Amino acid sequence: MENRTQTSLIALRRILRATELNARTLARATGLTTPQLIVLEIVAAAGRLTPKDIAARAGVGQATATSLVDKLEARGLVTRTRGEQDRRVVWVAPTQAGLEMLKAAPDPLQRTFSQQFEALPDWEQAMIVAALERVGAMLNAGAIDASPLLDVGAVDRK
Amino acid sequence: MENRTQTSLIALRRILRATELNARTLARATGLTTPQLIVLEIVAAAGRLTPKDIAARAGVGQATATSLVDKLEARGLVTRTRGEQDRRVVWVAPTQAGLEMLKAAPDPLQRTFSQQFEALPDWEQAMIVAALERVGAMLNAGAIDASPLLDVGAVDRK
DNA sequence: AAAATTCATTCGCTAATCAAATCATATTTT
DNA sequence: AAAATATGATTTGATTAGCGAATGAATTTT
Repeated sequence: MENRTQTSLIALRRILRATELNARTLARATGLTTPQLIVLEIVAAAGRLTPKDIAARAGVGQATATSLVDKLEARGLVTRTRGEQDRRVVWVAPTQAGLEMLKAAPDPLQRTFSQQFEALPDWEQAMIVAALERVGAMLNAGAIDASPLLDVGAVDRK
Repeated sequence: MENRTQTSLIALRRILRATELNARTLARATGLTTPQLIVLEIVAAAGRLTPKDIAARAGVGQATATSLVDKLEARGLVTRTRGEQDRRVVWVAPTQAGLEMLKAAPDPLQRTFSQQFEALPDWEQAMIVAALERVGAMLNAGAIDASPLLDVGAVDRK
């Protein structure tokens, strides 16, 4: 593998690791677990969402989404309401308390990043945006082709 | 928040998400879970390690490390050996089977990324490396980061 | 109207994770 | 040397996450 590829991968892992650590810290600060916090953020960002959409956006199964919403509802951070026209759907929406919790626990990673990013010269901002998008596209491309292959060639399934 | 900041954050999240999906796929392919795979990689990279060090590098508690090692040992992927001079410590080392599993399950994310990255024109490679390193530095600015996983081909969890 | 579909939830199960307690071995103090 | 302290691994007990399959309710298609 080429040297620069290696360097990119290391940089990428450092980014991932920083994000991960941040998520844990943040979760601890709010008293929620990371997945719960993610769901709360997703719901707050969207205004209201169905469990199905929450599952899709959070990348978990529907059953898991339901149980996470359970926890949040029990803590009074979100509400459930049956759909009006389609009564199969359930609308999950943040409560005032839920919104305040998100405000009270501003994501430190995001804050640090934003501050520093906005202080960069214009050309560097542009470069970073372009590079991040490029990398994201590259990774997503791989995820799509790779998965079907891997399911077949399982190595040591029990 | 500025528009470009927002765009960067979205791109970042997309990268994160791709990585998460990749971890799950990989875990499925090997029959191991992501944390188990991480531990195996850490151990293989170090040659041999104590549970305490595994815990530190994987960023989990000692108890968790023990239970993960249990799983790997049960599958014959690592061995436990009591320390010679200090019999309190336990050395965890990969077996041949463990090493082979790592070889047989190359990280698809890494592979795809590498392939695509190496196909890029020189200037773009340079740009991406610079941008990723910049972002990593920015994110790590706040937290003191031990980043123990970096040298390993870790998959990263969510 | 019957069949198929769609959504949410429940159920049974496995894994991850932590904190506290426990056990064995070293090291330090008295 | 004996007692106290420290260290490392493990066990125990509990919670949370997560999945797939089954269930139930409501809607759409045939």
